Amino acid sequence: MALDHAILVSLLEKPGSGYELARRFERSIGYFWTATHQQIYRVLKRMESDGWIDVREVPQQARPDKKEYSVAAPGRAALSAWLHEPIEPESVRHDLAVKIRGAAFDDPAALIREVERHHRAHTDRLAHYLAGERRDFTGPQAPATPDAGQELQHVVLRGGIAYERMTLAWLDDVLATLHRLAARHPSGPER
Amino acid sequence: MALDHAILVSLLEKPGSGYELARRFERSIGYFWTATHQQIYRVLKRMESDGWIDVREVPQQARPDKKEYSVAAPGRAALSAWLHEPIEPESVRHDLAVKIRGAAFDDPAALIREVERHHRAHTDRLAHYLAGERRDFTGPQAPATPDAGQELQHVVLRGGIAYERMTLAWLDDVLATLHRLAARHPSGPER
DNA sequence: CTTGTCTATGCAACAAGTTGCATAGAAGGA
DNA sequence: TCCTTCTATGCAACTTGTTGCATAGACAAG
Repeated sequence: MALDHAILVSLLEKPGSGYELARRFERSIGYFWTATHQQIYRVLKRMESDGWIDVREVPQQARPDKKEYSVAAPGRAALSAWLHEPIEPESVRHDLAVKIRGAAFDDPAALIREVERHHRAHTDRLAHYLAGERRDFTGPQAPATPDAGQELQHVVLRGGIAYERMTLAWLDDVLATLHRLAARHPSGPER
Repeated sequence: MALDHAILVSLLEKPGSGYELARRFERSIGYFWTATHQQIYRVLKRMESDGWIDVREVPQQARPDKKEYSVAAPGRAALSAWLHEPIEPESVRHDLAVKIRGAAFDDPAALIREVERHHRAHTDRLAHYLAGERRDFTGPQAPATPDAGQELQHVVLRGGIAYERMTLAWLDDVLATLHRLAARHPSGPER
C-alpha cells in the first residue's frame, strides 16, 4: 500500500496538515499518485496511532486551527524498509481504451468528442507541468546547483511530461483512426 | 466501474468462460486493464443474475466442464449507455515515482537495481506487444483490409507500445540521474 | 442578506480490489 | 509413485478507494 509511503515522502519533503497534503496531491504529487482528503485523513490517523508520525496543533487566526504532521523515527524506518523491497511494475487501468475497443460494437464517430475532451485535459496538464518545470528547475529562479532531492523531483516531473506528450500523440492517432472509420461508414455502428 | 464494461467488450469480441477471460486479461486486455480471476468470476456472477449475460454449460472431455458466457441485450444496452457518457481522464498511481522521490531521504544508489528490474520488465512487455502487432496487424498473416474492430484494437495496441517506449526512455533518464547522484555522494543518504 | 467559496477535519456506508485457500480430474516429468 | 502444472470454478476475509454528508468560521460577490 503505497499511499502511506507517498504521504511519508511528502511529509519528509515538508511537514503539513491533512488539508495541505490533499492540495499537494491535487498538484505536484498528483501526477504520480492520486488521493482524496478522506483517504488522507484516514491514513494520517492510522499512522499517528502507530507512532509513524507526530502531530502538532497549530492555532490560526481567521481560519480553523490545523494539525501539522511530521515524520517520526518509526515512520522513517517503515519508509526505508519499503524503499529497499522490490515492487511490481505498475498495472494500468485505462477506461478510455476500453471505450475505444467497445466502440466497435457501437458508433465509433460518437467517441470523437470524448477523445477531444481528453486531449484538452492532457494539454492542460502538460502546460501545468511545463510551467512547474520552468518555475522550479529550468527557469531563472531555479537553483544553479540542485541537491539530490531536487534532481529526483525533476526526473519524476520529466516522467509526467513525457507521459502527457506520449498520451497527446496517441490521442491524435486515435482521432485520426476514428475519423477514418467515420468516413468509411458515414453513420451508425459497425456490426 | 469499468471492469464490467471491459468484460462486456471482451465477451462481445468473443464469448468465453471466466477462466478464458482471466487469460485474456493476462495477455491482450492486460495492457489497458488488469483483473484477477476472482474479480472476474464475481463480476460474471453479478452480471448473469442481472441478465446482462447468458450462460451456456459446455461439457468437455479430459478437462473440467466450463460455463461459456455471451452478452445479452441488456448487457449490450448497458455498455452502450456507458460508451455515451463522459468519463474522467485517468488518474495515475506510480509506485516507482514515490520510491524515486523517497530516495532523497535514503540512498539513491540503492534504487538502481530496482529501476533496472523495471526496465527489463518493460522491455519484455514491449517485445510482447510488438510480437502481437506483427502477428495480428502488420505481418504477412494480417488482414489486408481490417474491419473497424481490428482498426480499433490496433490503435489501442499502438497506445500500449507508445507507453512502453516512453517508459523505457524515462527509466533511462532515471538511471542516468541516479548514477550522477551516486557519483556525487559515493555512498549513503543525502540528508 | 444570502449564497457561494475557502480553510479545516471527520464519519459512515458502500464499492472495488487483493490475498489466501479449497476442490478436482488429467497429463507429464522425476 | 509422487509432485507439479494446467484447466476450471469459487468462498471468505481483509484492505483500499469512493461517495455522500456534516460541521464551522471567515470572506467576497451579487
